[in-house]
Amino acid sequence: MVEPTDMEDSETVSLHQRILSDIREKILSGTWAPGHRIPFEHELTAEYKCSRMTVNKALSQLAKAGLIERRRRSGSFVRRPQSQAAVLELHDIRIEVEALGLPYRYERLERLQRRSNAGDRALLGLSTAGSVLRLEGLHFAGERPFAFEQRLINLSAVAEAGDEAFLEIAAGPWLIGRVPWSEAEHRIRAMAADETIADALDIDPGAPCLVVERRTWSAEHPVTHVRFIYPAESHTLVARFTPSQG
Amino acid sequence: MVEPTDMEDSETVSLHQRILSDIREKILSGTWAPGHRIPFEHELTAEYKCSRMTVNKALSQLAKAGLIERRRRSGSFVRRPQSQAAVLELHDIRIEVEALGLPYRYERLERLQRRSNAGDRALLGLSTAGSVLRLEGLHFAGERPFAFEQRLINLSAVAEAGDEAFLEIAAGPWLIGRVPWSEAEHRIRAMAADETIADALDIDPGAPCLVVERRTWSAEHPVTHVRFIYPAESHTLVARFTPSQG
DNA sequence: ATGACGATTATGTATATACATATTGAAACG
DNA sequence: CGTTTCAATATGTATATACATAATCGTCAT
Repeated sequence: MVEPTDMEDSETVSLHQRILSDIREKILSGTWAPGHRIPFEHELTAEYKCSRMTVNKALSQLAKAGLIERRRRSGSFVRRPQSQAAVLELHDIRIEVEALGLPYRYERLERLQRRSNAGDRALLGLSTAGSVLRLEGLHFAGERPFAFEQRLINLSAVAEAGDEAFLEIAAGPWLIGRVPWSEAEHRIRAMAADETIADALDIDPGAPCLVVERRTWSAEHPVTHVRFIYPAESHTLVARFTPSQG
Repeated sequence: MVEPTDMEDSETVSLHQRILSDIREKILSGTWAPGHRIPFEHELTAEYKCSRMTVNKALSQLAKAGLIERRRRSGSFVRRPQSQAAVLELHDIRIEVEALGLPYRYERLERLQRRSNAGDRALLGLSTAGSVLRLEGLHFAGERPFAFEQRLINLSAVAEAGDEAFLEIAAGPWLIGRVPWSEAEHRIRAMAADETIADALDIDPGAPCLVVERRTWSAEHPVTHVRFIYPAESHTLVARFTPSQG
């Protein structure tokens, strides 16, 4: 991982970008501490010899990113770091496994189409009955089970799923590409493996597992609920917090 | 929680905002599916009866948010949903406990100032030796232990921490407000409680725990490494993914 | 056919300008 | 002395304009 060294004459960046990263740098380095008033737009206009619009765009962006706060008549101020929020990347399991240099394989354990029961509706957040598809499967990294997946698909939202076997392809990648932009909620917790899980993952009952549950909506409609269960040793989630690039 | 009902005549939003949310809505609802070419700037200019700059600002923002992709000469296209990223809110533990309606209390178990050893340097990501402060403490929710905290503070970066006892205030809230904007990396995993942890949290050895580790840098300098250990039942992390508001 | 080239087109960036709006500080007033 | 009023000021939003840049398409010569 070699970063491109700052070329002295790399003048390919726009002025807007330069103003933005200059100020960002001053804030992150602590040169301008929280509460500090950063120069007025007209001062930056003079400093960078550009129009106010250009400066304004940069500052608005920093404000949207939460690094500064802008107050009419008073100026712009460095905000104090607030509630730590981190961005959690949740890749497809295939990607994760292949990143480990291991061959990936998916194997379906169970497939069941049924009218939704109360439990299904609770998991999906559905208020009315309808058909659901219940899937269980295993993701392998090489010969070892990597994650156990329990999924519920709302067939009212994705009818075509009813025609798929999901024998060797997991529903996750299948759903992406078929369902438009969606919202999701994740819940992450630790859990002791019960009989079913221990059996599937080939670990001892009671062994600690990491559980990631995801509920997905598209255009306000519940699409799927999925639970990934990882043996504790096999998986660590990584989240980064970098004061937004704007 | 009552949301303000959409007032018919709420014309307080800027045109820029209206264009932005109009298009966003069309994408999220699936009206404009991934791959669809959205109207050219000059078409939107006509539709909204505004200048190209205004339209351009809105589209640029959607592009930055990752919802659309812009190609010169070709137009702007709805992107297909990519790697699921979710925003994980990591609140102060006091906040979490109080949200449960329980009284919060912190209790220090150990405080140790020493010259960094190899293990310390590995955890903090330090290359040179120096003083570190090692802390262990318990966060209580009511009478029950809620989380066990193991922390390492780089005293070269935050010298004042050496003068603090951290008897009844955790180092986390103390550090915020003293350290400017920072970067952080989180690792989340499941773990079986060892003797020390089981003892501190008053749970059985081997019981599953959720572990959140955070490394923090400020202006490239390692500041602190902290490990929060939660009994599996007491804690669930929640992360949301909403296609960026731009 | 094939490849080179130039015109066309949509976006990218920047400017100068205008007026709206919120807030502050000072002057005017009771 | 406290309150009201008003002008000054920094930001917020929008316009019209200009030129740069990248990609595409059609034309033309080979």
